[in-house]
Amino acid sequence: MPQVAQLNIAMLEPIISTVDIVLLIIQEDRLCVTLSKRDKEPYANQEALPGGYIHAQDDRDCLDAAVRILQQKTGLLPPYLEQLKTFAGAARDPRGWSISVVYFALVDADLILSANHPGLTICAVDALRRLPFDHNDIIAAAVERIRNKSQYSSLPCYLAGETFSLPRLQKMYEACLGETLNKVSFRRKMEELGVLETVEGQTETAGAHRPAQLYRLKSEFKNQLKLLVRGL
Amino acid sequence: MPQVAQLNIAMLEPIISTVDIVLLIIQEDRLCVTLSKRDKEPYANQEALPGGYIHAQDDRDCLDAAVRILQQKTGLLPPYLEQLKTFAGAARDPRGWSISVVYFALVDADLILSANHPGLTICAVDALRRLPFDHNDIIAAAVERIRNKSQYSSLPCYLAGETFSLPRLQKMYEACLGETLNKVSFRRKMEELGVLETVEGQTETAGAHRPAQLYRLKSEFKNQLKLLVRGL
DNA sequence: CCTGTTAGTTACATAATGCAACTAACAAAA
DNA sequence: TTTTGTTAGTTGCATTATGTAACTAACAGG
Repeated sequence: MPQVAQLNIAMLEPIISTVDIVLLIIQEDRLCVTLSKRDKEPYANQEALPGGYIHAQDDRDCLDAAVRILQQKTGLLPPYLEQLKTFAGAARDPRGWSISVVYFALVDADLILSANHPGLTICAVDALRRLPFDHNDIIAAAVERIRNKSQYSSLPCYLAGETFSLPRLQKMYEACLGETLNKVSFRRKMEELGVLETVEGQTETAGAHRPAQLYRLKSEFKNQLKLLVRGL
Repeated sequence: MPQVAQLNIAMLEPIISTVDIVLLIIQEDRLCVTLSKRDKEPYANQEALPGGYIHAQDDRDCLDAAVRILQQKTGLLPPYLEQLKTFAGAARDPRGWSISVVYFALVDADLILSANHPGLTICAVDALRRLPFDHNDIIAAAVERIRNKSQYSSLPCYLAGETFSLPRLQKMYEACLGETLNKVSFRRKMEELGVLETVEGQTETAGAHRPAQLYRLKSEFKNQLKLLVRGL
């Protein structure tokens, strides 16, 4: 019976099954990652990606586990959550052979700051110190993914909050892509994407100058990326 | 000690850890997947994606496991192998909570046919019957991935073999994308990609007409995708 | 040496993109 | 009240990218 064979393998050398989350935000025009202080060994009290074991009893799948862990470690459910990649192997965890299914999440920075969950720190992705496990590699993969997707999708909209001006959204795109964009081209592309609607009568006054029109995601795109035929 | 806690969880309900592979080829201008007859329960003797348990003792990581399983089930090591996505949960496998880290691989169809490994069948991805586990979903995800990547990368080159003509390569792209392409635009894009070099003096004669120049991947791109700034 | 067929190129029309300069709307200073 | 500085948002045009049709090239076979 193969079931028995599998149980034997599992008992001889169980594979550690976890979920980690790269929660990204934009702060001061820079792409930042949210780190959580570990409460257990290994690497207790060090900052690392929020993560935890898969609970086969409670979690129906990995997304369930990711949502549960995010709630636990950050107190919020980000508007965007997607599977990034799985990191696995014998060398990445001192406890033994491990699998980490990694998700990446985007959220408005203000939501994290106002939730003020204990044990969290924000760090710019291009100024990270050495992190436990292979978390530096994981973050690098997340940054690469967000760069690619920002080129041809509405992804960075999830970093801008409920309502936002086009200049603010452009800053989000620029922080994701790591380069400045042409204002006219950017606005044309947002028009082409067609995921935004104006918040009528609402403007953002941010100094001694013309106020900016506020926009929000159309409800049909709250849970769905839109792709461009040709990138930005 | 958290190590003990994890061992307890693993023994109470061990999570089944496997690797599956979506091996794609082009046959008769159609995108096809390679299926392997299962030799064990569950679903013994049914066709399914080639896959197997992770061997924590032998495999250093999941890529190792994918290569080992591919060698076992198909007898070859494809020129392109990339992690696709992880499928996990309580419902996908009758044995219990399972994780399958899925890779997708591309290879020239002739290599599979000439290897003639036992137990393999080729099936067009748009004419699949109901497969075991969630393998239909997995293949759908692989097709979506190859479609996306073919739009702006050299990915389909790995389907064309060692040397190939541009008309043949265009067929590969068209099969991946599911649409016909403009000849002039396609050749311009291949020029822009810059991953090909002519095989001097070598042409492909395929009937009563002008023979086609043969090309191959430049050696520096044998193991590395090249991306276009703007897609095809 | 004509014919049919596919390979590969050229010239040009059309569409997408980038840039510079413009107007609009505000606060604060004069 | 007017002026000034600053950012929001638009317009027109030059440049670049893309798609199309029509061309030439090179072969096999009759």
